Amino acid sequence: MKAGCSIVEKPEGGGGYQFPDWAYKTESSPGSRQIQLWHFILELLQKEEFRHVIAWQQGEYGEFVIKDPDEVARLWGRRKCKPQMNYDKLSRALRYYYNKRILHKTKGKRFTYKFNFSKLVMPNYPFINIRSSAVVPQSAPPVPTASSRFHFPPLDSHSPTGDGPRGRFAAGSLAAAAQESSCGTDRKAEPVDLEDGSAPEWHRGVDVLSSRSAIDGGGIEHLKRKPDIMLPLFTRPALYPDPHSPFAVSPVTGRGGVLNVPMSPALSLTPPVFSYSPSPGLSPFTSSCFSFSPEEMKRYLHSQACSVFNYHLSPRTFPRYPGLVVPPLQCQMHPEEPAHFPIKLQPPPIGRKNRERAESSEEPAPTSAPVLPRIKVEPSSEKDPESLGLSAPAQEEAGPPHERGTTLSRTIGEGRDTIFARPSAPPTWPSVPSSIPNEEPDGEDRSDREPSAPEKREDALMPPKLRLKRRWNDDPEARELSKTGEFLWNGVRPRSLATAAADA
DNA sequence: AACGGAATTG
DNA sequence: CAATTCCGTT
Repeated sequence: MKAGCSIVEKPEGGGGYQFPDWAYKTESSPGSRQIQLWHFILELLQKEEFRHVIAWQQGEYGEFVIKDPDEVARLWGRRKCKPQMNYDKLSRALRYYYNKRILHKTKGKRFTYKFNFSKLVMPNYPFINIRSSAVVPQSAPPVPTASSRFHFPPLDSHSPTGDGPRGRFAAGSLAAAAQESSCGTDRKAEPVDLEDGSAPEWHRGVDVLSSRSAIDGGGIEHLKRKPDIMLPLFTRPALYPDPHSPFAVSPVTGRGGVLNVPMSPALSLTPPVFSYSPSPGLSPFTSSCFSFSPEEMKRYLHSQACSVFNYHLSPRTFPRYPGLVVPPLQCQMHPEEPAHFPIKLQPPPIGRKNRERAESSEEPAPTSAPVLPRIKVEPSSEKDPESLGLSAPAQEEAGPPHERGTTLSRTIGEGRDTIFARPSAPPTWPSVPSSIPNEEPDGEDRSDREPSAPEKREDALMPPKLRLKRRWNDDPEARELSKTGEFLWNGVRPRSLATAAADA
């Protein structure tokens, strides 16, 4: 019966999209392997049709909720021709992503996971590129605010959100991927139209991205505009607002970008990540570019770092940018807000038991408007890249409870507050020459930073595996010694954050 | 529900 | 290599 399980072919019918061949490779893998779960998830997430099955969780970018585990499993099983698939198995697969740093679990929220944008985004942008000027129809410029900052080359002015040629590229590969493969008999009459309509996240991400950049970084200096660095920009109309996409985050290109920023060696990019990269021969970046000042870059990096910290992502997911120095991070909230639990957006380690208690009240009332205001509200404005910037606030289902909206609007409206920096904290980053020789290798970061924790020794004794685990789950400080490789991002080590946070 | 080891699979 | 399958544990 496997025989009958063929993966749908190219969307040929649609009318010759012109993507590069590699784009057709069943989207995922390098060698046109099989579709990967995370990709599949993304596909589902991008389709409104599946909103009721799985959807981005508002409040956290990249975070999604599987509203109907069984259904998702079913879909996945169908796709993989694994009728026996179920959530238990699927979730096992998801769990494997933890170590790969593709995903992590949002603790305390049922069926909620979060993409590690660093892992996915970065490397994926390059992929977006469309062969040279075949530029995707860039409809509406990302976000008004952004316009001031970035130069969007005159793209086609296709009707945006509409139906337009949805992107010569868009539908293609991903669509195919999402398409239910006709699994022999099985094939139910599923709508499964992952294929039309929206463009994949990555496409959309870009503009959002740009807008974000404009917002968080650019806003401020705004006048300076010194195109020091050129980054490729892949445009794509934001077909529909999906502010939670994890792909709307990075202005930086993975590898090979114009910027030439290598990923951290420690960051072993697993195959899936590269799956999108065009074949070696194809030089992706040719189309549009936007200017990018070092300051912005720094901000971006900073925010990324914050994110890593805040969400307990592995620092290793954070790429290194040789020429850039990430200023001492202060991802903390305002210094004046000490007592607060340090940033975790995720609910603190609520005891499982307690949690259950808590949940009991909302239990079987899932799909509709379940979880949400659960997210810890951040006191400050910092929020990190994820939560801001993106486009509209996805109010669709339930209004975002907290001030997120506030932050947003304010930001957008004024376009000057730095989102990541708390009000008072002056731009920590002085005038770092953007091309510093890269600081101390391992010693503590700048002397000024934390006094280092006492307990770290203990960690050293911990088996690597455990350390890793800890790093992810609870103890931010644990990361310290867990340098399995090198951790510092340009001298800024995760621990600095943690520590800073800790004693703050 | 969530985790993760272990063996297995294509 | 990325799951899939099974399963004991938390």
